Amino acid sequence: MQNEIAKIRDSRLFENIQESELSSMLGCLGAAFRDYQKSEFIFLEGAEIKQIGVVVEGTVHMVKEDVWGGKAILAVMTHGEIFGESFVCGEYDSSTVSFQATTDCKILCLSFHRVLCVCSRACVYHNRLVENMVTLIARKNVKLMDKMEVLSKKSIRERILTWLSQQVQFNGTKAFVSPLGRLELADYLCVDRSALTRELSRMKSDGLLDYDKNTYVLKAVI
Amino acid sequence: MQNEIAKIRDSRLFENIQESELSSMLGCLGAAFRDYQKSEFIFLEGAEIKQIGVVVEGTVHMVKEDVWGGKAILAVMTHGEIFGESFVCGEYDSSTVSFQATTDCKILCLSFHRVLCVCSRACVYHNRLVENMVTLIARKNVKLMDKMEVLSKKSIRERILTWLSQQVQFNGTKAFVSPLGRLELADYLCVDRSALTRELSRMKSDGLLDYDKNTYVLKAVI
DNA sequence: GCCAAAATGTTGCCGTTGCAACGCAGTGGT
DNA sequence: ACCACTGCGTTGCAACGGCAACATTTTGGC
Repeated sequence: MQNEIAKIRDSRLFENIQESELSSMLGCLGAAFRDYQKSEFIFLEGAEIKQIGVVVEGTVHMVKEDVWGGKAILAVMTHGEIFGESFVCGEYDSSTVSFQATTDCKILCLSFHRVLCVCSRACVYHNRLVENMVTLIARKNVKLMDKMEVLSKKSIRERILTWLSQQVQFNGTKAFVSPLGRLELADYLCVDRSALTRELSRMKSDGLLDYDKNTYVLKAVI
Repeated sequence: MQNEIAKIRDSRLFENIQESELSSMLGCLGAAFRDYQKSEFIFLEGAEIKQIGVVVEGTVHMVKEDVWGGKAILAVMTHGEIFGESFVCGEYDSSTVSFQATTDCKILCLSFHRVLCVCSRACVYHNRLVENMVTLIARKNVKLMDKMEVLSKKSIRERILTWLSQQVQFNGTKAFVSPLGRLELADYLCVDRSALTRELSRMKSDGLLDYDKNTYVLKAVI
């Protein structure tokens, strides 16, 4: 337990909360650590979500699948990020998306009802927790807007360039390692995988970028 | 002033707050009513956002424009909905999108700092306000996910059908009046306007839907 | 009611991209 | 070491859709 707490104390959700308080707080919040294997679904579309998840280890994808097998990756959550909160906070009956572990994962599950409502013991840090939650939900909002900017582009090339410049900005370097493989990147950009590969090699020969496996270097100036 | 208050008392933001409290509360929040004309920008991309807006009258679009004149409508906000909150709550320096009045609008502007931080007078209803805010931000999250589902479709026909079924679900009838004109709908679906018209008439002749001006009737079963 | 402007419908062209099919390389299990 | 499986690159083909250009309708101001 102490080991796991050490892994989440720097999450934005627990910012400005003393590590010494965390342990008792987690009990108050009905917290549980759960392990998921690669490809396993954590929450399924249509299911009632009563808990929010905090990614302790691994990577979780917010995905939307249609009846014809089409799959779209809406967002990628890694260490310290939360998921599922929008459906609980928005007071929805069920989730309209699925959350899937794309690597082996360790997830901290919190009863959201206890996060939002002030508990009987009235933890000193409860207000701080709610504030952090608001910040995180707002940031996920902006994250979704960024994703939307990518999808608003009409050509694959523009989508790649938009995604690249976002990654460059996020990482602070023109060269970065993508957290997504080709297939996953295609699902994220919502384009065909082979068309993505084709366009990437075209862009490389046009001198716009360089790449090898999942390492990309943006050469063009946006 | 009383007239305007009557128009916002049923907004989700002020749910469970007595109308009698509203007036003093607005003073506490540094509230101001502002009028905007059609096509006017309320917040511009890149600008620092310190206030959140509540739509009292009219329609506001969250838009993203690129340097080549491309325009995407990310979300549509009408009576009672809020905007700008994500950037303030997420503690961002500036907005990455613009907010534009697409009809003549009356907007209630609130100093967000005062919404989130408990004021010195410690309004009884402050906590309720924060809770409502959390719910609204979460719902906008889901709204963006819905929009993303539309954009994740690869063909115009699928995008139209997805949008239609969302509207049908939202309105509760198979026939509804779109809040968006053709040009706006094209910007919302991120497709070419003429291609949209073309596909709509194809779908009509295929018996999937019926439409006249901005009234649509979904005939296909999704 | 008139006119300019904006919104919408229509059409041809052709580039981009989805799709299917195949080969190759890397990985993990036995 | 062998094999199945998964991920990735490549290519041909067809068609979907972006773009431009123009016609038509609707809107708003006077």
